[in-house]
Amino acid sequence: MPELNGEEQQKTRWLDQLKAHGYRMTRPRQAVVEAILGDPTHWRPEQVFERARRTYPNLGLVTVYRTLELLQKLGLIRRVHMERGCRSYTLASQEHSHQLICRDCGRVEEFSECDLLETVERLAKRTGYSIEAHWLELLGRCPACLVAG
Amino acid sequence: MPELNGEEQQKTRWLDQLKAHGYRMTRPRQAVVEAILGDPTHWRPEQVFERARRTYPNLGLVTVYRTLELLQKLGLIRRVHMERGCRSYTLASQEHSHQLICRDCGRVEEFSECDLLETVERLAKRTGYSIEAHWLELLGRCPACLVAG
DNA sequence: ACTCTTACTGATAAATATTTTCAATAAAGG
DNA sequence: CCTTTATTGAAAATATTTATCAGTAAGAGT
Ligand SMILES: [Mn+2]
Ligand SMILES: [Mn+2]
Ligand SMILES: [Zn+2]
Ligand SMILES: [Zn+2]
Repeated sequence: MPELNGEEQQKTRWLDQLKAHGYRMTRPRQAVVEAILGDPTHWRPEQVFERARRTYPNLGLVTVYRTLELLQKLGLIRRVHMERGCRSYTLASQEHSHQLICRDCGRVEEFSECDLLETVERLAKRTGYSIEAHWLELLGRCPACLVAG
Repeated sequence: MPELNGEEQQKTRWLDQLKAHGYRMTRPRQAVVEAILGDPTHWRPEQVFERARRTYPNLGLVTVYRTLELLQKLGLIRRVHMERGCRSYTLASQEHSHQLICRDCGRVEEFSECDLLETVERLAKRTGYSIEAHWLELLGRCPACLVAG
């Protein structure tokens, strides 16, 4: 049997997710998904729009916004906040995970470790807060950008 | 000698900082500073504008944006990103610190502990990234909001 | 296939949010 | 005071995000 490449597999998985949640599989949504799948960086709605329009020229920008928000609600992508530009999204394969982002090229590495439990508990005790969530992003340079100078 | 309360002290310190960096001490800037000092929450430019205008009605919104950015560059305040609204600022007394934010009332607790060094080093080794900075926010409910329900 | 329902779409407008420009003003130093 | 020039606010220009709405097409049922 012919083996699907990772990207195709992932696409199928995403479309299944949509179906599983009662959403319809439409051309515009497919175009958005295709535009972002397999891209190890993060993208702003405008960029997604540009790329997705190449496969589906009639696409509207609003639909990009809506689709990105939808995919995020399904947990397939996650929003990241950058120094410049707070609405970027990136692939999110893990349930709980964080991002290590290259400031030069935007490349994102996902990771799930975060030794915050101790800190969180200590803080909760000290402040009386109930701590419900944490946001963590690491910023730096990827290997490729490091050698590039 | 009469003791200054914390807020007055802090105001003096801020104005000194401005002077020390060659910036002028102007009425509009003072108004902005007064509007945010002593407030343990976080504020959006528009809110600062509203409050500062009460002591200096002629204030322009642009100046609020500019002043907040300036204070941030001086390290006196820090930007925080919320689920809704990515441009909020909060007091920052420590050089390196993070925020624990109440989702209900916006109250912010500053803290400087973060046991991320291990994780960071491990990740750097694994990914080849040079990790230069991290961004961390804890979200939850403050004691007051917890009892309020 | 064909029909029906309605989720989904894109165009448009509206609402927000941010940045740029620029002539007038006032802070700070002499 | 006087001079210099950093700073200001109004206004315009951009940029970003959300709300409306009539038309369209996905998917379920036949
Ligand atoms: Mn975590
Ligand atoms: Mn943000
Ligand atoms: Zn890179
Ligand atoms: Zn609270």
